[in-house]
Amino acid sequence: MLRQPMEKPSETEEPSSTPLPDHQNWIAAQDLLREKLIREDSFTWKIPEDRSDSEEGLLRYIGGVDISFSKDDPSMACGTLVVLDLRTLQVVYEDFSLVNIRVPYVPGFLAFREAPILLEILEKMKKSGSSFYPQLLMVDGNGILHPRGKCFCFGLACHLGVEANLPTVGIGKNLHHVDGLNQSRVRELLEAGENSCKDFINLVGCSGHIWGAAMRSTQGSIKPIFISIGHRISLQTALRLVQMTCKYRVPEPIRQADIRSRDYIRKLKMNARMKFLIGETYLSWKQMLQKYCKT
DNA sequence: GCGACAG
DNA sequence: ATCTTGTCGC
Repeated sequence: MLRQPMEKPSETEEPSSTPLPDHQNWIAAQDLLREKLIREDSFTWKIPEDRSDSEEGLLRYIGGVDISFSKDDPSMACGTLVVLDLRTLQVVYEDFSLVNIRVPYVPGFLAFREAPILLEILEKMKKSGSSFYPQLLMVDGNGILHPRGKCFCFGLACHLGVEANLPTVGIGKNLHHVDGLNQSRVRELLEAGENSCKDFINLVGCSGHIWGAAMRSTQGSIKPIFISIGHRISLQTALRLVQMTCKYRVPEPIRQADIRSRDYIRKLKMNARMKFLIGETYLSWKQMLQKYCKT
């Protein structure tokens, strides 16, 4: 049905010794999962009116997920899950998983690269019976703001939401161009809106569909973030929760996952360098022994 | 036809 | 996604 961009009809050389990702299967998988997507509020908790509210049945634990990569070895990835207490916006749980990711990044198919590892971390936490298990998940990547088809589509946040059966919100730090929406169009919308810093602009495409919203979270920042619904949540609720968790440009759950994930890789690298240095020293000592003690 | 394309 | 110093401002 859809012509695949990677497909080259006149492929004469290089008989694909490295099998390319099967987009046809990925598309089928997305379409299948998409049937289970719920685009309205579907949860038992309520949003607290103020931070000191301590009634039962309120939203309290918000998760954030992200993956960072090592530049030295781009297949080495650190999947990260953090959980924040909505009352304090402090991290109450964190977990990391170091894995080798072989699936390439293909625009539009981010979930097939990143979702498996994130689902695994979530599953591990769920099985552990932790009382901090998130009631909602913020995802570093888009939800229905996703470039396939004429109507809503199916980004990482949707994918994770359906597979983990959790309400999810997608947070993009860059715009994924879709339905005529691009940087300059968004600038127009933002400037036309005459907004204060924590207001949102609906991302209305050429077709008239609302794909999500753009927000300039900080007074000083020109660069907006892009919010779209993932699963079991309405855009209105999603935006409210983003407002409640934004200390800086990016909502705290995403920001903390981002920071801590990068930190994990950084420490790992430092560790490796230390070992390398010790190894070097050891070798040179060995050399010295050979050199000076042979006599 | 060419360019654009979340992380 | 990753690399990277200082710099400007509250």
